[in-house]
Amino acid sequence: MQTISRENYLKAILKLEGRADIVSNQALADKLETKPASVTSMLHKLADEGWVKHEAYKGVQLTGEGKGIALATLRKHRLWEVFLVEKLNFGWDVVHQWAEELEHIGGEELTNRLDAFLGHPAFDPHGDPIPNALGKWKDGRNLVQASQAEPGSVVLIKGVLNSGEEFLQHLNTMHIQLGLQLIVVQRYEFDDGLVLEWPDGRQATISHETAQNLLVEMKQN
Amino acid sequence: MQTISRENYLKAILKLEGRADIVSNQALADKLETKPASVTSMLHKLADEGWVKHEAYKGVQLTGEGKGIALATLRKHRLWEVFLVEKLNFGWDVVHQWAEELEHIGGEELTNRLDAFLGHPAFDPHGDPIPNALGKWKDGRNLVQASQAEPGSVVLIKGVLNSGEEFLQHLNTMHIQLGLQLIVVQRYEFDDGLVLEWPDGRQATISHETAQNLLVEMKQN
DNA sequence: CAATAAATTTAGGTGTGTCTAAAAATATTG
DNA sequence: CAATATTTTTAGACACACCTAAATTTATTG
Repeated sequence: MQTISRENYLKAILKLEGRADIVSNQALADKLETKPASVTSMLHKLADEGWVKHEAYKGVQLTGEGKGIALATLRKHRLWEVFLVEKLNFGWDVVHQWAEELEHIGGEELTNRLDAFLGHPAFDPHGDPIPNALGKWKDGRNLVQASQAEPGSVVLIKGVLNSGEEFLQHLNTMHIQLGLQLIVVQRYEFDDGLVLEWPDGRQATISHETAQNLLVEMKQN
Repeated sequence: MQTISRENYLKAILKLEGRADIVSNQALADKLETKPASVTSMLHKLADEGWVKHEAYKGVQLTGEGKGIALATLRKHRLWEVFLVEKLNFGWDVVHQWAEELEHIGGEELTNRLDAFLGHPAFDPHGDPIPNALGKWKDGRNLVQASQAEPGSVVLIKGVLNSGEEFLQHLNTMHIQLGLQLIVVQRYEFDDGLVLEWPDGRQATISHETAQNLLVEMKQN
């Protein structure tokens, strides 16, 4: 039996709060790959700790303290991902699971030292912003899904909406990576797929779904 | 309830095998701070996995596979300790507990990358040798307990026999650290305490117990 | 070598996070 | 707005590592 940590519950609630105002047990169960009954049970414990507010049948919300723990965990996760990629030279596709374990180790002091060692990175290897020691981040970037880019525009790859191993490996085979500059050559009518041009002049097509999961900065039009 | 991992059991058996040929449940229970009944129960599971040979009432022994896992875990533990001290600038007195958690993360690939990143260190921050990827180490050093050093001899601090936080912090207050060169000035008759002289000429006394837990290389006599 | 002491194992129980199935509450829809 | 569908909760079990206490085996000693 794979047991899910309290911190992972809090992190999942944090992420779901970003999208919908109320977080349902169903959504949590799906995200954490567990059963609604288990979610209910754990929410009671989190509420007892004062980390969430939970009203029966009404959904769940992080308290200030709960959000703090969730953000600290997210920070640790993303810092460790930077470590694994920048220092140990792993690919962005393989670091998530290790970071999922590393994020539970040590407290603020360890995290802050790691942060300093890494040079206070602002983004993780998937382009996600890293909260600072106070749980804040400033994301000055104005990113859009690649699927929104008009033909003729030049874009910079800055993030992904899907950090799953499978998707990232697909990007690897396409030679798509963070920082890459691409030209959107054409959009297909029938399936919304995009034809892209690489700096070396090579062209290739990505599906609409792939484009939806790619976050880009518009460089020029 | 603090649960003890299988790897920690194997590591503990490995260390106890170094001292006595048979490893008793009692010794394991003491080292792991648990109860003999819990040890018996876990030994059955380890035996089922094929990691130890356990004959009821007769003690336990690592199998080849078990020893491999124990050595790999020890390797990871010590490499992470090097990381925490060398890269994150923590003191040798605080890194053990974190390494105790870090050692369970990732497999060979992660460990080997960490090893390479750290420059293939041969010893951890407490002077303990780090097994290589094959579980071997060569310790060309000929270390003795500082308590054995004769007055007049010059010694180099190379290790400790007690890596507990308390003892290491005691060494910190005495300004004793790995690599330090000391002169053994005098031994007290009545309690076997040692008077040492630091490079700056300062002298201080350490107890016999402290000297027993300090491993030194004899530099000259 | 029998009596006693010590170590080990077994028996039975606890706490925690999970599960399935049934009951209860809320949402949806004809 | 009543019937139906969906979501959530409760009830009851299971797995796991732990515990205490009792039974068993091994070791020590007079």
